[in-house]
Amino acid sequence: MTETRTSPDSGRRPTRQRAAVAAVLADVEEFRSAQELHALLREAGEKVGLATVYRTLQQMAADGSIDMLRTAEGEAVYRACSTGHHHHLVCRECGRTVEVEGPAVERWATKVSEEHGFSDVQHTLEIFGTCADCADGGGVTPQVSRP
Amino acid sequence: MTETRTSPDSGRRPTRQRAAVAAVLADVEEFRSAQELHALLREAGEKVGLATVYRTLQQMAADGSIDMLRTAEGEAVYRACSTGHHHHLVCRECGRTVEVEGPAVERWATKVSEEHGFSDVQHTLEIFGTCADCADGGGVTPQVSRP
DNA sequence: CTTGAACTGAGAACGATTGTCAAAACCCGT
DNA sequence: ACGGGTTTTGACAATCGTTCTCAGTTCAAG
Repeated sequence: MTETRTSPDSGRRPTRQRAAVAAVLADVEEFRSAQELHALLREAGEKVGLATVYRTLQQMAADGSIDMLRTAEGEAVYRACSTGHHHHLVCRECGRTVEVEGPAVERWATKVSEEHGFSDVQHTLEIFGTCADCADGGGVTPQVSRP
Repeated sequence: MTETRTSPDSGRRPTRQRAAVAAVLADVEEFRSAQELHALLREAGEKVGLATVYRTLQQMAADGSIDMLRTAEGEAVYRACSTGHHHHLVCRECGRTVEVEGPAVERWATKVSEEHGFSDVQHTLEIFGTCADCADGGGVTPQVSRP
């Protein structure tokens, strides 16, 4: 990561590749890894380099235009989300994701941090579970490919 | 050095290497990566293979005898913690770590999960910030090496 | 059209983690 | 204490996600 942040959209140039990445993200509901997204782009006929996918996703995540989180295995996965601060409730079977908000949690985190003299705090909070469909039918409509 | 008999034989065999890993973990206050711990073992004169360190840490984390979390870069870091469910308030400058509990958060997570039909849920929650010392002195006594 | 900076892509490089497998350590019954 | 069966270890290779390199391409302004 270098530093060339002079103005909000300084030096960001709209390109075919970026549009393509944004497009797949708009089509997919669940969190996907850079490699999965790259494969999807390929399937869609869009030719984008893997490095470019990585770069673009990171930029978008940094800009806050998409959300990024890490799987239990440490892999980075991305998803187009609504704006604003929120957390995720993710089904570990099918990947279905629900955005949730918890003002109380935010307040709690801030309070705890202050009590211990911490400043400039941020937090990560994700909830993983099994959604109704997966718990019920034992796995209907697998939406995410996990080998 | 003779009172380290907390775990009730979890099907694991007590070996010199495991004791060594447990020992370093007991000495270190902050979260450390497997490689850092391996280096510390080396310095201490304990000869333990890197693969063994990885295996042991994973087993201990699975047993719940130590805590593991992932840095922003996705690297796994470990720390000897008090037992029971809790979260962490970590200084991103010096690595100082405070264990915190939030019954309200647990309840909230459970409630939200149920509302959306999710079962068998678990959650990850970590808070990162700058501790008083680091915010004040601008960085006193760096306890963790991060290039 | 010219020109320079931003962007891209193929592949190499990298770093954390895991797999391999023969040798060593350990436990238990004898 | 001894032997055998099992687990654990460790040096090293292999894997895998991610980043770097750098020459070629594209863009936007002059």
